Amino acid sequence: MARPARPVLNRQRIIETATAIIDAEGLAALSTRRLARELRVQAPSLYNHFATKEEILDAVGDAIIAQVDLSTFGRDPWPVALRTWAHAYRAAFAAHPNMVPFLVHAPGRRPAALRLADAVYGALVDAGWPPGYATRIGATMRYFVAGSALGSFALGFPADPALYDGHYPHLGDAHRLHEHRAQVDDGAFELGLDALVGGFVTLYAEVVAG
Amino acid sequence: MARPARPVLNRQRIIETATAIIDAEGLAALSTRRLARELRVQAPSLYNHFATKEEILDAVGDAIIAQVDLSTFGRDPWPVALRTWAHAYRAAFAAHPNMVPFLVHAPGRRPAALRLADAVYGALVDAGWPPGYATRIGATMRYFVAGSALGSFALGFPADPALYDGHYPHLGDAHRLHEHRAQVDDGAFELGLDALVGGFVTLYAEVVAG
DNA sequence: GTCTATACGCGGATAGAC
DNA sequence: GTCTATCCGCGTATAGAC
Repeated sequence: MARPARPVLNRQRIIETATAIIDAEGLAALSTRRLARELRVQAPSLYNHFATKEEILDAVGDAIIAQVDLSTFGRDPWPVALRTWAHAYRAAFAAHPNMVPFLVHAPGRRPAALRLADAVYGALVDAGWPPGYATRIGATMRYFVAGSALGSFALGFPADPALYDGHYPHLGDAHRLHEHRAQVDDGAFELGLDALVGGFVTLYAEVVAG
Repeated sequence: MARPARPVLNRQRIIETATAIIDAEGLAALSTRRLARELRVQAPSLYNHFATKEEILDAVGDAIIAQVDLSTFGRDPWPVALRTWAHAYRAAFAAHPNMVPFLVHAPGRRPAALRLADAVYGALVDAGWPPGYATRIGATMRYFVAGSALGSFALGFPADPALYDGHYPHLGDAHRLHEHRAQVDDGAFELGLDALVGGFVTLYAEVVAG
């Protein structure tokens, strides 16, 4: 079976399968052989659809960012839009935490990331923010969202109580963070988002309306 | 020369050299062979000092976090301490951006990270913050600092103006972000830090003093 | 405590048959 | 458009000499 009657591969299938492997086993686990095995195909066949492995990764990254809903920016006042978008942005990142370092690294070469930056920056400038502020607000938001999706804070603390005994006087209950993972991580995100947007609203009164 | 007159390797040298390779070429570039070559030694010699490569990485991570000055927490009011520490924390992360994903992943198993968590959490609780708030404030700060150190916002946008032509109406000047890298990234960090700490101060008035 | 030698698998990518 | 065959280097880790 050299050439099948109909193609068995296409970019969409390759992207979806690559994403699944990265999500389940990490970025380092994605190899052309591993990807091909999952697709019931031999590794060289992938090169009919992508020139290099790096192109596959770019396509995976673009598909993730393309899912972020940007429609709030034309519709809602900027503080509401910033909050709504932040939630959508975090959801997209957090669904693929192993891709976050890659996504952050070179967004400028992926169309979906540029559309996102254009929407955020444009909405802030249209609302009256000076360009320098609009840029830094966008950067601040990405820092916070990427950091929150990069890895759970709560899960960073082992559930074994013996690890904290004696040496860390205030961490007596740290082993219980595991149980409250969602409460801690989601709560911290909301807390930070409130503070950031609240701070920007105060600043807006001084810088733009003042 | 089987056994040298005096040991040529020690943990300290291995840690420093591994850190240099990771900083210069990325986490993936660190292999036992590459590390040994840099140390003018053969790869198996490393196993006299570390049992596995993972142990080397843990030691590198611990050394980075151990450099974060925590003395502000016994000394300054909590909002000042939070700001002072955030700068030190960011400096440590940003000096080794390629290590950030690793550092975030399992802090609980490295002593320096536990000392850091103990100091932050302890200072907030001692100041009167309820435990749940202290935890989430610590998590929020790590999100923001890790995100800001993970990758430059400004450098994510290619310096080639042609890339933005036509398709992105508000990104006409995005190619100039490169030139203003420090201004953008440092400015965004300060902007976010102001907003976060300011928000916590307001919240403190309601939750603790109110 | 460092060396040499070695085991054994995985990595990305290409050439050419069908 | 997928296959088989192949290149060639790198990966961690162990055994045993000195």
